[in-house]
Amino acid sequence: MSKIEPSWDYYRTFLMVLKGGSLSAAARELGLTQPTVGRHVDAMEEILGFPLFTRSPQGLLPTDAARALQPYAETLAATSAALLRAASGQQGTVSGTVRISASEVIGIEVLPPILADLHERYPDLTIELSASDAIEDILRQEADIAVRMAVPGQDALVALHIGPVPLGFHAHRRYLDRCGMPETLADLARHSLIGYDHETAAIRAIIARTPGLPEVRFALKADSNLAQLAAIRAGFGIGICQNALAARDPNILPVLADGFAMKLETWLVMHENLKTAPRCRVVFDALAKGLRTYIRQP
Amino acid sequence: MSKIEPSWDYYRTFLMVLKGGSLSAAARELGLTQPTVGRHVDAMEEILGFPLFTRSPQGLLPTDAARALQPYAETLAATSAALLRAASGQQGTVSGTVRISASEVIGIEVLPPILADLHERYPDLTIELSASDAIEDILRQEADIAVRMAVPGQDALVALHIGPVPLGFHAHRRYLDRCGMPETLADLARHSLIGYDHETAAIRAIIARTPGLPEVRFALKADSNLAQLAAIRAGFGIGICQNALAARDPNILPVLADGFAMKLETWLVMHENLKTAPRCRVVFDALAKGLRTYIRQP
DNA sequence: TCGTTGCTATACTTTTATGTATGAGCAAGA
DNA sequence: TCTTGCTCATACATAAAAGTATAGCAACGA
Repeated sequence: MSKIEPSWDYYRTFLMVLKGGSLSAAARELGLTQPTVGRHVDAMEEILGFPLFTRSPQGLLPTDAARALQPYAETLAATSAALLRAASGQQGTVSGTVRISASEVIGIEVLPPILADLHERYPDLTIELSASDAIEDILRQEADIAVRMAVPGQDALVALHIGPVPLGFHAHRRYLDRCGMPETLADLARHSLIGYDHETAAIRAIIARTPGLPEVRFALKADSNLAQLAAIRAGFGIGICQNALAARDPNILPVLADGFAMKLETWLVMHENLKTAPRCRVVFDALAKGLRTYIRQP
Repeated sequence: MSKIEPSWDYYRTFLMVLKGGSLSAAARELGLTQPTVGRHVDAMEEILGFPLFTRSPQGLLPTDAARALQPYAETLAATSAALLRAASGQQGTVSGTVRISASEVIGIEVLPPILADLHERYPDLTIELSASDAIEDILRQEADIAVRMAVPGQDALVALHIGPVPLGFHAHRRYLDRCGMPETLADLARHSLIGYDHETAAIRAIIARTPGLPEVRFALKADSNLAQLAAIRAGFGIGICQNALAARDPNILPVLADGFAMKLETWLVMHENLKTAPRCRVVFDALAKGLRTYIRQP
């Protein structure tokens, strides 16, 4: 009966072995050596009383038990990262690291100038930008601040409604010169359409809200909204993108602007614990101002 | 510029120093020695770059920065405890530890027979019962399963509605023989009343829902519902308690049962991650069955 | 088939962390 | 005033963890 609690460092090592797939990979990642990592795993198995991995010359295969423990280890890693970010901003001045989570399109097309301006005003601020459509959990503080396109749950969160981001069909002038401008939704069926590869919950919601959308076959399927935007810009065909992004390029023209309109409600979300942290307040305010300016433009 | 991440063990030590108030107390708690704990704190301060405590011969006083980091350390501690509980149930059979959070009254008056029966059926199961009116966060997995008297938020939780627990005024026969049985709500003003010390959100909600409640002065104030119950049983006066608890003692009689009725909606809550864990399923089902039986009795 | 490259496991050495013992400072109580 | 009990800090010895080097095994490609 081993009643000794394992070293918390074992959890970190355990997680890296899970993610790296081998003792050696985890050792490289952690700045340790392979025997040390192996010893950590051995010790953890000894204390828990069951094996975590099946060893092989190709690496370590996690057992079901190890997989069951992975989410806990992930939470530990996220929390200690959040602790370090919080510590980075404890110097009184606006300094330290703030991690922002946003969608690919927002993170790459919209945020950079806002962040550049912000960094000019606060040079001691380090920004971690996670531009990914995989949502990071604000409650678990995987990120400090998130730009969300859905109404956030109201648990221990500071949520600010930014407003609607208007979307619409767009195409490059070159494409429209070649293939003509559709007049009705039904016309779309005769065009090169750029769309999604897999139906997500967000997409199903859009389809449900939009009557008269014809049964279409996409000529280009991409789950990445960024790739869809790039395809529109390259003149591949007609696709949906944010109006404000399209308007930046005079050669990108709206298509069926009257017959089809959509908007994405945008929220800025922050963990309640952080609302007194100067580094987060500053970023939150800058994002709110920048995003509001962005959605107001034609 | 120290880019080394601190040992996660430092966070555990840091938290114990915060809670214990001294290096020595933390050392005792952790099974380490005072110099070791001091070295951990020194190392952490060195890496973070700012002091966490001001030393004195009476102990260590946390700085504001240390206090800002405390919630993160608490989360780490709660998560690693949850990890260990999860690990304790990975042996295939129903075994390991399950932590239950419930109010004082439920935890002490209602749960024990349910848990005794459960433990008879599953002797390898260890139950941690946190009988406290301070709610433990299920999302953060401070507890595995909770009995809640409020509608739970719906984020990543398994919530089962148990039903209403009826409440009412009660008093001991001895008291009523001496002071008479009140006939109306207004009569209560002339009696020895047992009530709360501080207004909580739950109490304010009850007051708002109950018109005609006279302005009363309590003869005994106790925030602990358990203490109120004990006072009722001791014949101190008239107080509110769960009808089913009062009915256990033939000498405890309902007062104004017609004029005043209240119920507490009861829920059983579990983290979604745990719904496949056998040890938690078993406890969850047993609690659901036992609590439903409890609220159905006269 | 043979060499290369990845992996783990083990023996050995060195470094690092921990424990032990002790001194000094402060506060409360006889 | 002088204990007693608590604290933290320091010096030193020891135990524990890390790194180093190497051997063995499986897979891949020439």
